[in-house]
Amino acid sequence: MALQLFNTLSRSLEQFVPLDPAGKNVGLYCCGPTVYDLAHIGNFRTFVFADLVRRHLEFKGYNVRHVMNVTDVEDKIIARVREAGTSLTQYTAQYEEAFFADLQALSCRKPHEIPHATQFIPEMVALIGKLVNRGVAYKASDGSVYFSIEKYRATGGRYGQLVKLDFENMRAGERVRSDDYAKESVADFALWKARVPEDGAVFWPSPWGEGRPGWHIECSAMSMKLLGTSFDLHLGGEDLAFPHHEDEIAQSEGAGVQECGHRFVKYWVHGAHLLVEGKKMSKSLGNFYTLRDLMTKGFTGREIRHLMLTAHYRESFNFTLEGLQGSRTALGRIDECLAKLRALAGNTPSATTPPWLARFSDALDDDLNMSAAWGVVFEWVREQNRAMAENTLTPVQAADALAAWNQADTVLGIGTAAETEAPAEMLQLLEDRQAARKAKDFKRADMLRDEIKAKGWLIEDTTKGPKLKKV
RNA sequence: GGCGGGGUAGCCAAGUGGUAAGGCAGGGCUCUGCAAAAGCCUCAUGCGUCGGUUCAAUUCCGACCCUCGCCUCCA
Repeated sequence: MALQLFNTLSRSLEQFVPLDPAGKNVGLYCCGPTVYDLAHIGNFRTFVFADLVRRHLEFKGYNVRHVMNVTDVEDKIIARVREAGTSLTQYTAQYEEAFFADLQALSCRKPHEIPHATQFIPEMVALIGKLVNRGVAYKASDGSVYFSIEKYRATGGRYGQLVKLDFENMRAGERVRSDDYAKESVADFALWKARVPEDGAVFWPSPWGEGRPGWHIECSAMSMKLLGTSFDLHLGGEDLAFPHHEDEIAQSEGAGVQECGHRFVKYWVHGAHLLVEGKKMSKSLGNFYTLRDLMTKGFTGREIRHLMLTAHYRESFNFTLEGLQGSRTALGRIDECLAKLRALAGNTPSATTPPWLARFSDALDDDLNMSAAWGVVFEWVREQNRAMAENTLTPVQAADALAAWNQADTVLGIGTAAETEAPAEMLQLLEDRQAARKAKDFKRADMLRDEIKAKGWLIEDTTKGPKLKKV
């Protein structure tokens, strides 16, 4: 089955066909983090979504080149650097490190390329130069360089591809930044921001004077440098569609990409936002979570990943602690089933692929319908459990089931819960309890059970004897 | 005001012109010395409201109500 994705450009589902004539290589760009603080779980929803797109493409056999930028120079960062009295790189390094650690905790595959804005200044300057030469960008009286939407449109450029906006009636509002006041038109956006005293040591040379790049030009310069002037997929949060992505298109196509008869990006796919307890995250509401906050509460990355992957990427998702608890229970069922399947399969090699894997893949092909995909997974879990309870599952079937799960998991990225070996002390207590039970000294047996529980282990009495499980 | 999403069981969430996947919670059962854990079973005559089309609508059409997001900080 062919993959269908919702392209924001056409606002409709489109069959995914790579630009690569061989149909093999796929270029994927996703706007990464601005490293001025710890990323919150809302940010991570987008990155988990991007990871899902990448994993499913790889599952389908595509050779994906995944690029995610790091915005390490930007207004907020500069303000924080000034407050902290530190250097730009020193300040951003800590948050970048935290970001990638969190990304790994969520089992997101690491992008193949992670370009930093500060390392692509020459490319950005070159791109801005191209735009100035083509007459669609101008240096204003404040020393900054702006992109002129009016001139871009006069050259045949189409501005407003992603979002239908009433540009004629756009007016300067309170949100127009003071450093943008020299623009010819309020809709114009900064490509190069002239150095101001508050920037401190954060500036680079350019033909238009010292300064720093605007946010939008970063992604245009880095994506085209690493993926070519025309590539397959550009992902990001829905809020980035305008102005960020719209401006990226204008800059990239305005610099001449469209002359080749190519579009900058073939498929724009946007992920919806995450709400917490039904509301937008905010510190004042007390519903603002970083990944670390949740891990401090005892939740794991795979539980959070599971929860984020239960909803469709284009629907806003309501994140709740109750839901996270539910993910823990749900994953526990998968873990139990897998453990039993492993015990049954032993070293038996798998022979055939069970049919449910195709249904799972079809669900993902349908615009990444994760709810349907999980439905397939859990129906499978129940079937396996039922068959094992009735002793009708053969070792070969169990091996087939496990092989199929491993395939599915290359997309899900859930893995298996790490089984902690019980320490000798616990095993001894368990043995003592068994002895007490055998002697019908249930008082002592229950006492030992409580002691084990107090030490963080749970006894599971099965027909095949007791097992210890870490709580 | 412009543009775009949503309203499906207690909660989360798929889906379909022919009578509602899955997960969590709840209930029952099995196992057990008892529990726990685990497993199985069960759990919406109804899909925001009112009309219309149709043999048949939650699914199509119209109106309305509610809700969320974006409209140059924002994943």
